[in-house]
Amino acid sequence: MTDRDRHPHDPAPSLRTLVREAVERAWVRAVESDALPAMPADQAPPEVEITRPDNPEHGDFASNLALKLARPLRRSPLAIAGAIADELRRDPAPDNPVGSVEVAPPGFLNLRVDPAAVLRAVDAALAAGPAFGRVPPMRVAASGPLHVPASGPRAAAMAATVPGPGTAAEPGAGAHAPVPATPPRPPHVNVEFVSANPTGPLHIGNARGAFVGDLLCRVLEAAGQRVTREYYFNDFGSQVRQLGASVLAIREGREIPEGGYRGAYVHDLAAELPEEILARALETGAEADAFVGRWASERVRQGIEASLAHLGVHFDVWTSEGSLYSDGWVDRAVERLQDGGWLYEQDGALWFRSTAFGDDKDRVVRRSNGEFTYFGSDIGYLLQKFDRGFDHLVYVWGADHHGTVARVRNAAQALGFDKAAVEMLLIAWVRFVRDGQEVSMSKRAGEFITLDELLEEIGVDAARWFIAARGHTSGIDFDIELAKKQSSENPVYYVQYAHARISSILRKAAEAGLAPAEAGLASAVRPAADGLASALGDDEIALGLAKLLLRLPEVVEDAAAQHETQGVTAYATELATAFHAFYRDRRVVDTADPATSRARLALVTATRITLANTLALLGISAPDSM
RNA sequence: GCGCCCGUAGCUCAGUGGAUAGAGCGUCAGGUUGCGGACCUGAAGGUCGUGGGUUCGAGUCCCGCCGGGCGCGCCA
Repeated sequence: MTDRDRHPHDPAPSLRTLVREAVERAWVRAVESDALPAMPADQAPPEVEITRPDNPEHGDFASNLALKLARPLRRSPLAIAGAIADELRRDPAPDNPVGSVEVAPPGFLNLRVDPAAVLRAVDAALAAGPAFGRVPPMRVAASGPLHVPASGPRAAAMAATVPGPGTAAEPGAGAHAPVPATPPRPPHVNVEFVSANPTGPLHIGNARGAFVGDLLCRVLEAAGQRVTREYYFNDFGSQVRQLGASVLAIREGREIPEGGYRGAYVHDLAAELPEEILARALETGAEADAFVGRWASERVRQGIEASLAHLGVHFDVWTSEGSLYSDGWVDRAVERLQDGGWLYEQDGALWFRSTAFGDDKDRVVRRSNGEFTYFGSDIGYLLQKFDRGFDHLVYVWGADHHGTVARVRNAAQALGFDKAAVEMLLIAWVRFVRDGQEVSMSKRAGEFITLDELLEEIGVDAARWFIAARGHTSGIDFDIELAKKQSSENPVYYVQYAHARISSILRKAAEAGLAPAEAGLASAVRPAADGLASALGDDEIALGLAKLLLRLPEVVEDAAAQHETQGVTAYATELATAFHAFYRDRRVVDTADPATSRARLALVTATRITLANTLALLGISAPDSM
């Protein structure tokens, strides 16, 4: 991508992306100028990786490209690195942020960012405000790692091996070819999560899935994707009938039947059941349980929606399993599988040939009694979702559902969709412990801690952080007493404190006449970029803070690519720490030196924007005082 | 038995095949007559469960073993 492809209002690419593009250009030019041999035609060129080295002596960015090229090019890594470094130093692109290049044994390229580029980027962050950190959609598929792009610098480096007429011979052909780095429209992703059946209130076991799903959505949105948040629920069948039977029994003063639901909420429902509904239910005779069940489950569903709203989780679409049948999706899906020859009958049941796609066994779609299985619903739902135009489906499931992953993805393939477009995120279990004893979360037995109760004990912000800071694959032991005790020392408050502290500084600055009063907070203090440079450009401490806040777009890219948010919480902590250190070492509000003060206020304002945007990515509040 | 996930500092957890394995909490020792002390500086603390293998390089990839969780229905 070159400068002219970018528009001022597009999400800005990360510094790392600009650096990678510069290294790719340098590699291409090194091949074109015969400083480096081209890739052997039978080998795929390696991805250009740009990393942030741990050791600051290694610069702001580093690349192992020369190490990876050593074998295929049959040259020493140091020689390759030297050739790329030479071209990098000659790069004429105006948006090249690389200020200096070093080659370090065994062959690393260590890159330093030009301070002027840092200040330009901070200025852009100030201008972007709440949009800072948003990045363009990734040029590689979100699923599947690193497919080889059909064109671009790497292809050019390969094409140079077979110099056909008018391809690589043309100077800069690779770097300046009109490569569509972003698809014509952003990918539209459906994320289905929570999806607990409305037979009882959400308990704290559901909280992890709710947070993980919502966090993923926020991250994908920041990475330029369109996201639909979807909740799938069952509004018919035996569970709902059992709920109705339980409510009815209580209302009529009978014993709750075997296998019924017993929580306090069931008694509440019985008390709230309107006379009119009760009367109509009894008129239906044998269907009374189901009738009451439908009423009760809708009532419960509304309660779930309210609980989720307290978590800051809102769904765009609620889909009932029943609608997949009444709208004909299951029938159409079955027909399509029939046509493809993926179904067969045996023992009176209808089976899907999942083994044809590597599954352990074939799976029943319709039972011999004529009823469809849950899997049957899944198949109809797949067709419905793809028909709605989604490019990618994500299912956030409990880890106990891992056995059903293969069959659903296989069914997608059999229906003619790309299996890679169907992805399951398996959320590991949360074990709830109180006084060393595991607390069971059984709705039927009525012993569980509800989500609403949990939030009274520890706030939403602390709970969100707790989940976001952990990988979704690792099991968590959640000790309720410990969590209450630790909520007051949750790192989330450390980050929020930094934000509140900056807000306070900006208020002070406004009082001192150094910043526009109301702006102090919302809009930015923006001295001209050269003003920033003269006041901050030679200050390593200020520059260090600036470079750190400019990492947010990279954090967003990584989180979206990996579907993980631990990097976001770690980054938030790191940025807060860096700010506290800056605050210790540099006086921000200083009427004796207004020029420096204004430049530092701009930097601190940019830090505040970055902290706020990072917290927003996590769905956590950014208070101005606390 | 077969399959999937997990095992990293006292605790809770990070760590896209790269350079000296990190953070928070806890512990210990320090720090403020200036913009918020819910802060800052430093220290101690690790055979990355274990044994092999792959390679220039392995906490990371492959195989075996040990320990923990989950799954293996014409249940949902």
